[in-house]
Amino acid sequence: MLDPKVLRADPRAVADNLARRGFTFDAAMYAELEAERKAAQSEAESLQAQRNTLSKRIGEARQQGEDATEMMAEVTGLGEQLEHRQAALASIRQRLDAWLIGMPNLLDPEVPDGKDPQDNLELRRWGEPVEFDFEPLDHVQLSEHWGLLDMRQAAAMSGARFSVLQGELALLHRALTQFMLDLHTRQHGYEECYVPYLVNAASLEGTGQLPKFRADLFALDGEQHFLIPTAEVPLTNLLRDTILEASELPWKKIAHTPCFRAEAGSYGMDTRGLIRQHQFEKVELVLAVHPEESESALEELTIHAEAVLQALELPYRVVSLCGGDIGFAAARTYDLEVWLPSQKAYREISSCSNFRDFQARRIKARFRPDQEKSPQPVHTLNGSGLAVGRTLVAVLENHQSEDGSVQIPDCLAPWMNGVTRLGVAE
RNA sequence: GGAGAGGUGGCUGAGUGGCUGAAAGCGCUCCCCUGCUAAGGGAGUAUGGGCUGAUACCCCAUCGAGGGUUCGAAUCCCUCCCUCUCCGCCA
Repeated sequence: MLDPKVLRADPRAVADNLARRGFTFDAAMYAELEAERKAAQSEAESLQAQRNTLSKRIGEARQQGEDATEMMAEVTGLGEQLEHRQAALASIRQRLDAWLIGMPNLLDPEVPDGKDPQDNLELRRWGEPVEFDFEPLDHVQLSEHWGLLDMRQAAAMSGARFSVLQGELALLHRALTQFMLDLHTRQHGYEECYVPYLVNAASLEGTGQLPKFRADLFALDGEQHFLIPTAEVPLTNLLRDTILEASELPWKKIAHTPCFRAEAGSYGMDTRGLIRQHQFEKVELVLAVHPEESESALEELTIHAEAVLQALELPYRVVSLCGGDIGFAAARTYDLEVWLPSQKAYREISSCSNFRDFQARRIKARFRPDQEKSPQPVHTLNGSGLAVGRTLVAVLENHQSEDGSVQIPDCLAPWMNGVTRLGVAE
């Protein structure tokens, strides 16, 4: 949620900023509604003040055995006026709130201009895409050949965009997860959390998935609960209605969870293999930091995610998302894109964002700058560290050999139970 | 799922219609006293909003959430949520 004070102070600037996203904000209309709210609120509050004073005097008069009939008549009249004013105020408030909750975050000035992924700005590359002296297979060909991936049974029991991993492929999938968790907890200072996979609507509103992106979510029991689309939701909501001491910042959490996405609107997109599934695993990093620290925290967070790709020896690039491609709640986002030989393209494997105070305002996550000062919103950030399914795909495709086997990166050894190559005939 | 008990400030906990945004204690901050330590004395200590140059004053709201009764609700009534105890079921 945007800071209402910023909106009131300079609605024009807000409109200009949001236009870079392709979002239209009617500043004049907003200013008008805001003026109405102000008037209605002042009137309602002064009526309440009068009522409170009179009621108090009635009490005092009664206690001294005096007659209070006249004052009571007066206050009854006040009550009716008050009711009208309050009803008016409530309806204006409701309209303003609905408006505010549907507005995306302001873009950081550094965000490149543009309308789609074509316009994203490449910041750097790491590693060289492998030049195979044979035609590389894609991850489906590799793993189905070994009998370790069963898309057919997954489709039979659940439908499209589900998968069944077996044997050493499932082991590799688990090893990747463990590796990521240990790397980030031991070397990057994140605290591991186990969190609910079902959350309520308020939590999703807090992080920005609702109300606008309902179609991307799976709902249960009449929308009492939703399956989480990312661990960002439960992790960030740990800070709801919380005031942290300055000494508790930076606040760094990590969780490994399944993620569920309806993938509405992506029909025909990435239909093959494990790239785009309704259910996938992800290791998610979430931070809450001092507002002055959030820019540097985004750089650091991105480096933490990159560390996973580097350890796995996977070539990738970092792109800064343009105004038209960046998410609703983010002020700035870096995507990590891993090289996929089968597609001869870089594909998203992690997304690291600075939300500044946008989510913090929605969930009332604050910190106390120092004793005496009143609390103010923290800045939140999150990033995938990484999407496990896509990492599995990248490992298979980048580390394959001509015989269809795959070399397992050394860093996974502690979890691979002695397996160093996949797809080797026993 | 059934029965019962509860949800009050950073914490414990009083408070059954007005003088309670809230006693008392603990914690915390500042000051005084004190060779050190310990003990003692005093003051302060919620959040959001409005107003404002102001994180000063003043005003409004908030005692789980929402609604109702009343001139007036932490206190009475209704609905919902959550916690605890016992029973049932269960990994």
